[in-house]
Amino acid sequence: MNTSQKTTLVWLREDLRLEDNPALSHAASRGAVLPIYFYPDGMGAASHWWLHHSLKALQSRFDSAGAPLLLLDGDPATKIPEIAEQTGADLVVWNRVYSPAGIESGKKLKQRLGDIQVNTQSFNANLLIEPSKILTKQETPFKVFTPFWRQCQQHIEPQNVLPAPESLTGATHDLITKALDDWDLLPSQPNWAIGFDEVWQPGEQGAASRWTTFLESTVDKYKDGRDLPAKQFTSMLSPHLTFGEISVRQLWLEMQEAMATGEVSSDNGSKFLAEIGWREFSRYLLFHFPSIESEPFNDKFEDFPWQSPESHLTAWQQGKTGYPIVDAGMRELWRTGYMHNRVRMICASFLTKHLLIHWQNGADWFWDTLVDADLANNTASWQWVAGCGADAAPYFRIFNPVLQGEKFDKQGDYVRRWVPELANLPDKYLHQPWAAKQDVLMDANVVLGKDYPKPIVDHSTARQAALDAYEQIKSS
DNA sequence: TGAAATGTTGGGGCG
DNA sequence: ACGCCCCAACATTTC
Repeated sequence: MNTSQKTTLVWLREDLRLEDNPALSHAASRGAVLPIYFYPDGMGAASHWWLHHSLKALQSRFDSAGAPLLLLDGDPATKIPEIAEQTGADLVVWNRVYSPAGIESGKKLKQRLGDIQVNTQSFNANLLIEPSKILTKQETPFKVFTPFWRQCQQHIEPQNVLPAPESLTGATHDLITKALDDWDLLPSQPNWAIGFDEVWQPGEQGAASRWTTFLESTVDKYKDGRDLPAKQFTSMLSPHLTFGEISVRQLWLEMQEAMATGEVSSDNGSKFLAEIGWREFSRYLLFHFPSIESEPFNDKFEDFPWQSPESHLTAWQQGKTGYPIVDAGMRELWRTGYMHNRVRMICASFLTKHLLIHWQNGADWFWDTLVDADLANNTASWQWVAGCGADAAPYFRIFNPVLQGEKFDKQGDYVRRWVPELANLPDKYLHQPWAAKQDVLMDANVVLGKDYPKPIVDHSTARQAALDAYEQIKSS
């Protein structure tokens, strides 16, 4: 043990970065540092893939900075106090996590460490503003996005981005790290993540490079382009944000700066920041209304007549609903761990409104398959689409998958990419192959029901059934 | 961060 | 020349 300076334990969770990491920077300023990461419970399979690569990148950053990362199994609230005693650490620091489980584990650890007279200090690293700091004039939590976001923007304190510590002093200890490979985070048989590598580079470096590309070029077309799934005008930052590989405060400050200098138009820049705002709003809602993880925000929906035909759920998951834009989205998700935002709304609307399947089933599937799976975003967004969430889409807003396809994938590039069996259909029928005459289908080499499914439900029938179902709970 | 149904208007065909 | 009807095209309302 190094007695010449203080040792600080840094407990990492959703902040897998060295840049703008307040807990880490504070620890580094005091002396020796021991960064620790615990195996997370309840993560989905796609997230596991991401986590593996993200941790690998993080290990290498910590190694070269001089303070190797310690990977451990078990309960942090039990293990960290033991490690503090073994290493003689007098302080444990972490960045706050605002989910119910995150709050609980922080609270528990703080108490245990208090019992043995070890100090703790926690920081905000992952939000522009903490949920407890924003309330309406009536001192109640906001339930509508726009006023929330207006208020939020007024209260974000100007901050600087903390640079990554150039070098760290590693704490001396004889603890043995778990080998990353032993966590078996990667899929093996079958390896369904083959397509992930083509799209993603987990870790701080990958995050920084996405951000640079976005800020320097793509953001110029963000306002209108972000709705076109065939193009790549979105930032693609979501998984990096989920794992905390880039700081949302950095995004805020640099985008503000770019708008101030005129490099980025305020139309495009504000639109992007508003999406960051929705991320804040989701966390805010989950903080103030933790029950939304399993219960509808709008309690009228407790009696909603959800259906549960297993075959429909399976068809949706596998991208075999017979509606090309929906199937394209579900297949993109399966192959890349990601789905374009516009298409997420269409697919989610289809599941909850056309198939009348509970949003929780959709949320579960997304949780397992998305690399950017995030409890707050996933919960709040599914409830939003289903109509039972805060500031939700009105119940009668039912997407027509044909019109949505024709509007946002006019040339059909997106559908042709992910549903190649329809690639030879003319644009006119690409989003509704069932409407094509027999000879058109033959020319395109498509036999409906064989090469590509017939629609599993009829749009206008399903629409009416959804309206009827909503009618039942409207007055209750 | 919709879509469908219904209402209104105005140009042109036609008796 | 005139009025009637048809129906896009657009606007409004309803779900």
